Formats: sequence, structure tokens, C-alpha cells
Amino acid sequence: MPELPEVETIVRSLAPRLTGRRILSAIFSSKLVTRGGLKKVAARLAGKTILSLKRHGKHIVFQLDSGVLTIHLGMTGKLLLDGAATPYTRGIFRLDRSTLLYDDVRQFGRIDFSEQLPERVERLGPDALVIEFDQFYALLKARKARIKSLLLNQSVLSGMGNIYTDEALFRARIHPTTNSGRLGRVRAQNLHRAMVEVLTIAIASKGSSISDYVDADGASGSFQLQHLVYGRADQPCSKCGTPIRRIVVAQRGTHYCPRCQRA
DNA sequence: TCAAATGTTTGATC
DNA sequence: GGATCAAACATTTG
Repeated sequence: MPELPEVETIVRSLAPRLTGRRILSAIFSSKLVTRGGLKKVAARLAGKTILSLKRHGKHIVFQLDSGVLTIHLGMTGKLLLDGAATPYTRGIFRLDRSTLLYDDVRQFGRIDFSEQLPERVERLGPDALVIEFDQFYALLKARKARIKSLLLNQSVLSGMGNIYTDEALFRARIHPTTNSGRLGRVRAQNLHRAMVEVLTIAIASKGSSISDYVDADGASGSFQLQHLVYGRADQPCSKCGTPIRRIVVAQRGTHYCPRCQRA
């Protein structure tokens, strides 16, 4: 479900409401999601106070008065403040003034407690929303992966997922299989600009709700209404009318305009 | 019944 | 070491 704009939307809405709150207790029910041990993680969280809540790529990092709670939503994870439990509720955080639920149908998400910021988060590449052009260009030049694969690689650049990668490449008129090292400065600038623009507008639209995504209050985003290629296979390109094509790149469904984005 | 789904990891292979 | 690819994880939906 969640790429950078969706996670950012959740964090922005939860941060002011959770900062300073105390975790009275936690209970988990999925060994897949809470791999550190259901009871062990719960015991370590009980009594801790939330000092801050931040987004690192697609991870949500809670700095506690001692230790760190890290949540990754996987494909179908949701954090719901004072929502109703469902058969897919995998975690319940009872706080001093509210209840935070973690719902996840497919259980690809992760909930971890650690003393320090986890390795997984430390190793993330620079954030796609704030990376400067020079650093972005250096990343492209240092590799020769297909541009779509590179943008999806969280250790190179963090935050981009399947939707926003397709949307950014279309807006920059770059074919998804283009070798990143062969992109010239101008085309790289177009991509950098398109990426930041798409992410920024998507955040302003509170994310894309395709099938699962809702924010912490259960509300849908609206950026899906502005998708130009993602999920639009066979529909006419908004720019030239050529049918949008769907191929598989980096093992993900990939949508592009064969005329606007030449190989 | 088959394919696809907002993500990541792991192992094999070149 | 890099990069690609397939498979796996678990479940729903069209």
C-alpha cells in the first residue's frame, strides 16, 4: 500500500497526536509482522513514552524515551487511530488517551523494537523527496541498472514505489528500461524535477488510494485521480492518445506511453 | 482457475 | 561487487 506520500500523510497526521503519549500496553497477534516475538516486543514497549514520530523512506520510526519502535506497512498495512478492530488487526497499542491499531491483510508489514535505529533504516539511501539534484545525478551515473529498478531500490534512494516511479518516468518522458548511467544531465534533471513534483502533489492529495490505502483516520487519498499511466493500461495517453502499455520491469507491473517514452 | 496487487528479502546466476 | 531474475512471504479480488 504505502509509498512515500502515503507514509508521509500518516506521519504528519499522527505526529502531533502521538507525541508525548505513553504506551500503556501493546498486544500482537502475527508472528510474521512482529518477528521479534509477540510477547517480547509487547513487554519492551509497555510504559514507554513516544518522544517523536518520523518517516524514514517508507518506514515509520517512533523515538521512545528509551528505544525505537519501527513500523513498515508492507503492501497492505494500515495504522488507525481509534478505529475498529477487524479480523486483520495484527497489533493493538493502548495509549494513555487513545488506541492505535495496526491492520495488515497480507502481513508483509513489520513491527520492530530496537535499542537504536535499526540497520535496515540506517542503510536506506537518501530520501526521494529531499535529495538534491547533484546527489541524484551522481547516483544515476554510479550505476547501470534500468532506471525503474534503480528508483525502486531503497538502498540507493528511499521512498519511491511502483506507482510514483511510473508516474515520474512518464512526466519526465523516460522509458522505464533506460540504463541509468546513460541518462544525460538534462534528462536526469527532468526526472529529478518530475519525481519531486509528483511526490509533492501526491502528499498534498494525501496519497493514492488504489485498493487498500487509507490514512490514520480511515480517509482515502485522492492522487489516484491524477495518475497518468499507473493502472491505465490500454487507455489513451493524456498527451498523445497512444494506448498506455503495460510491461514487467524489475518484476513489477510497469505502465508507460510507448510514444512519449521512447526506448 | 489464473493473474495481479502500493514491498522486501533471499538465493542462484551471469 | 553489481545486477538480474525467480521465488517466497499471505491474502484478496477481478
